[in-house]
Amino acid sequence: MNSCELCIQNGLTSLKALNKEELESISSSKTTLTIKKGDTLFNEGDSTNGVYCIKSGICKMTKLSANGKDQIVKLAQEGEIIDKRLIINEEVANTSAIALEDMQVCFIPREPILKAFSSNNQFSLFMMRSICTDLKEANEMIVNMAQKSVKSRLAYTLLHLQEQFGVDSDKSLKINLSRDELATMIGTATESAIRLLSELKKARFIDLQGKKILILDPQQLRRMAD
Amino acid sequence: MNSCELCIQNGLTSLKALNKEELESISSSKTTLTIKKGDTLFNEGDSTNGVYCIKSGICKMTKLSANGKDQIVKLAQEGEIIDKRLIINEEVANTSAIALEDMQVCFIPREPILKAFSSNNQFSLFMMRSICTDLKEANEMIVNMAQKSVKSRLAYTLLHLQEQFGVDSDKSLKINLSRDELATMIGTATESAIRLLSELKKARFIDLQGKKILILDPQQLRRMAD
DNA sequence: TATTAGCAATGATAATTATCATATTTTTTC
DNA sequence: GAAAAAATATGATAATTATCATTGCTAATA
Repeated sequence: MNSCELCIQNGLTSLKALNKEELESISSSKTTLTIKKGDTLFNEGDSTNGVYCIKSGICKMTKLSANGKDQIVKLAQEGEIIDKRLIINEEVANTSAIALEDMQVCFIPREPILKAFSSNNQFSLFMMRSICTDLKEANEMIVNMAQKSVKSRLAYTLLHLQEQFGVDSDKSLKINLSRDELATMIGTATESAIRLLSELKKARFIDLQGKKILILDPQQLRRMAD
Repeated sequence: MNSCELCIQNGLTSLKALNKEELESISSSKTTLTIKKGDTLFNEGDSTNGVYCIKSGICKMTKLSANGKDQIVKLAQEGEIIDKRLIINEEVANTSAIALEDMQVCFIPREPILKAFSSNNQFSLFMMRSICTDLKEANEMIVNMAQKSVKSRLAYTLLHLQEQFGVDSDKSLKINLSRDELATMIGTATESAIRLLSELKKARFIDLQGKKILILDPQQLRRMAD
């Protein structure tokens, strides 16, 4: 599969709207990159003349706070175009993107996408819809951050991670975040995150085996999340 | 001015991309409403077959948290289409919209907008750009909420309010929020917001005259916001 | 203008969360 | 596989923030 077929299968539904030529144009102008776990795809403030589309792997989108700490704003997975804003607003990147696993990503220059926008309205609409979904999720995150306690946010995040990325054969969360990264997601100190995880383990809501996190009692977690 | 000229002037730049017929189509299908201060334009969860565009006045966009508290997610002013998601995603409203001042708003049915999307690509692009700006702002808000103290958030918010809405002749903030609403914006208890405002007043960074808030030392506030 | 309701302010206290210190475990590197 | 480095864990304490209680102020209403 030389073209973008794989990504279309894996959720990048906006590409579905493209006809053969448009898809060919995008597919032929893209470059595929292999990124190692921990590597930076791009940094907040970088200016790019295109966007990245994830073929495989997961990356975290982080934003630097004025106090010097990072905040994970979103986790992106295969089939997603990250920082879609860069297609439309010719600005610098809003966030940094760092691989949480080994990844394959495609860099797609802005031009063929903009061209497809102007030739194919369905495609524009699909893309808009996708951005709107991002916005909706961001709004939810604002409410969570502003209104909920760290404990609630942790419970919410664990459930969310299980929902978004699923579990391994041993039922532990498929996605592998360090305690520090988890803390960076829920916006708290690493120690606080660790402490609360221990608490949840004591209460038998979750189990911890090294880095692995296992949700034992989703109902209780859901109650905590509210 | 019977048509949408006024809103185009006042910042709704996406409408600029429309030609005469498209604008006429939208303009003729819209209904103009007068809303009193405190009135609800729509509630989170309402399903509408169109969107509201603000002709005059300001409204708050709030989202209900699972714990029963409201969170102000955004303040919208003249020239803005609120909850733009509703044009594209045929879902229920993401937020509630409540007037902070007497308002005039236009209700625009989805159909003529979607039609304009398909006939005019520049319009789609402009709208996308606008949604992207919302997304960028939402991301910034996430970082603020997650990483900053209540004190920093208050300082940040005061500066932001001055920047977005300007000042009256007496140099006090033009926008009039109750202490409760301010607390709802920064995600804290009303008492905490009041206490911190008093603190800022003592430090001579701001002045309080009844409901009026006056920024005396923006530099210091900016330092606090970080 | 007296009355009442709602908002603003402040004190006292409790709960939450951050920070610093230090121990323990895991992972990496040579 | 031993040493070093990094990540995890936990205790002690301080800082922040929420909650409850009370008082004063403002403004709406009859």
